[in-house]
Amino acid sequence: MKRDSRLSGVLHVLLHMAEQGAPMTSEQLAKAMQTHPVVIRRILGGLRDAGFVHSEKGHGGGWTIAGDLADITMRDVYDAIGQPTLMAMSNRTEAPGCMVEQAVNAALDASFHDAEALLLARFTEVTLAQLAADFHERMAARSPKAPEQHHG
Amino acid sequence: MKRDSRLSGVLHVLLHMAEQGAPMTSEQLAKAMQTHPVVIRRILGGLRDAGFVHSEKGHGGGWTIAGDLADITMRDVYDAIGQPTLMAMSNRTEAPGCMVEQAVNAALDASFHDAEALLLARFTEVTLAQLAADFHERMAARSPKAPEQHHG
DNA sequence: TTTCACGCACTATTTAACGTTACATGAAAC
DNA sequence: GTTTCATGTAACGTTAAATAGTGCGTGAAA
Repeated sequence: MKRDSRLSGVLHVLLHMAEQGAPMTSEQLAKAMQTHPVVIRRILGGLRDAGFVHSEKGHGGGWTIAGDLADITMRDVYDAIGQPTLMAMSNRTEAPGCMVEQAVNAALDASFHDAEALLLARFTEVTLAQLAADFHERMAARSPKAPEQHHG
Repeated sequence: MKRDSRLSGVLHVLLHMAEQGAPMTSEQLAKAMQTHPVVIRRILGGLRDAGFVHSEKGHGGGWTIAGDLADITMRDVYDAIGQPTLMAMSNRTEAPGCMVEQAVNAALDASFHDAEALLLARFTEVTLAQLAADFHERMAARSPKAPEQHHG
């Protein structure tokens, strides 16, 4: 299948929303992400259900961040979009009768489990506030005079 | 995309070859793996080029393990099949102009890099000899009287 | 010379993410 | 109240990557 870029995409969108301050429509967000507004709604739907963002219909509507950026970790966002598969590899058969394959599965599963645990732990360590701070540093380093043009 | 099960499959096949002692045809191996002989040849081709297995044409031909099981790690096998992608997720854009996305990518890349390094380290720790030993333990635990029927 | 088994190029199928269309719903502007 | 804006969601189309399958060539043993 295609590689999954939902987490990357939704984090990007969330930071743009945070920078904006005012509600952003899914059409605006889709333009920044070079995708379709429906895709934005679909992904942000999970975050809305989890309480991280708020959506409003009609004139002046759109999406806003619901809470404090320091209270949302990348792990929270990962969970909110449905905990997509992390590892690209899997066992050929999950519950094999063949004991050779059982031995292989056991070894692979142990490795995958450790790697997934580490990855999720790293996700938990990073808040949206930290990502926003990193972004501001990059802006300051590049063009101290025009802080508003963050989307090139 | 589909999940990648080549590593799982090839390890399974290698252990069956080791148990057999005599050359096994890709048709026999395909039967044990419930797949197509061409798939077996394709995957084992990489291992042949890396020197881990040997193939012979004609009557009495087939595949044999070339060296000592204790000298082949899961990492070696992973490399021999072409180092397939480990992580199911990727960045939406690799070299974005948008600095928000650069900040997101940096955070995600760091996490993915750590997780991949751990996974490869785990692979390096496990030899085919260890997998074979684990298999024999499972066989002994299940049916001490019929050690030859390892494929159920 | 027939049979067996690998080698390889090429095509088809499958799977899950991603893209798109269509229409319903609700809120603000007029 | 009607129009316009924007989300909500179902249904369908598209695409990328692994896997499956076909066909033909090659070399070795019977």
